[in-house]
Amino acid sequence: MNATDILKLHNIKKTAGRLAIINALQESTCPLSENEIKELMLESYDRITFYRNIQTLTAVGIIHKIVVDNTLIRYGLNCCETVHEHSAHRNTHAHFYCEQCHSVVCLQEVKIPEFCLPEGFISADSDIIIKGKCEKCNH
Amino acid sequence: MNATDILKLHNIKKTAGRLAIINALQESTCPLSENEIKELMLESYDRITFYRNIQTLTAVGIIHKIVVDNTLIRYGLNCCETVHEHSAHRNTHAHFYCEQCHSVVCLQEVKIPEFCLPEGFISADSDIIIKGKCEKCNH
DNA sequence: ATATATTTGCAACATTGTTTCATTTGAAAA
DNA sequence: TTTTCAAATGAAACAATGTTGCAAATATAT
Repeated sequence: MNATDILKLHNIKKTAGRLAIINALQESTCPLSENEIKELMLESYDRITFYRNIQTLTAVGIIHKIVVDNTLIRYGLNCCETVHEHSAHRNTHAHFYCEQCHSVVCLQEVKIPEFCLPEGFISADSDIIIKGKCEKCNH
Repeated sequence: MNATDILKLHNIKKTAGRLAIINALQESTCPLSENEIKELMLESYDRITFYRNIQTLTAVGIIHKIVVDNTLIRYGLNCCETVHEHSAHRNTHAHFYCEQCHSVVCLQEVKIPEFCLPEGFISADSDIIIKGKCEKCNH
């Protein structure tokens, strides 16, 4: 699905900045950092607008933010098939962070389980970050 | 165990800043933010030294850092019994973040499972953050 | 008590994220 | 097509967060 249609589907305005972010993420097989997206956006990148668009795109469920560490953040495009799940703001899968090449991979196969919580606690969403060595780095 | 002994056990120097951080965390039942620790440290707080000590204390396994979001970080004291596990830098339990009162709770009972990863991926450590409403906020 | 490696605290800087507000623009209606 | 208006942009200014170099101070072992 192209960027224009994705925006239309979520009822938010089609703007240069948003299209550029979505296109950048579509060009990649894995989630990207702000700087990586910035490189791909070329002249259409503006830092303030970027933050605001990331906010909006996350809020409507077009992308998701992966916080590996406070100084290590990635943004990933949601699959169109899972749009409805995401618009309910629930993570569906775990993320993998490779400590060697610093890439982040969406592990679509590794689903978020229901955790058994102590009495009184109610879960709305969970983040799972698995750290280690990715397939490419395991020679 | 008191702060002095904890430092000695891990073979790092006993300094005012480190003792103050450990004491602050021992006064609390749950992990604290930098500002919360700062309040408890009083005049012995220095921002740069704080960051460096957090680094050191984390590296030797006295405390652990919980990154709920890039702008929402907590530091928790490790239990002495689990010191050996922690010095191997492996998380043992999941963390809960209450979206209402913004507190973080160590869910000692909720152990980190072994995730079934795709071919080629090797896990060294995992972070699990469960978000929702804590017992206190569920009236 | 002394020696020495570690730690501290300051200055200065770099990065990251937010708010306000005037201007521009997308998209719907006339 | 032109008009209209809420939404989005981008600049300035700020706030918070995190890092590095370096001289002075200090914890521990001898």
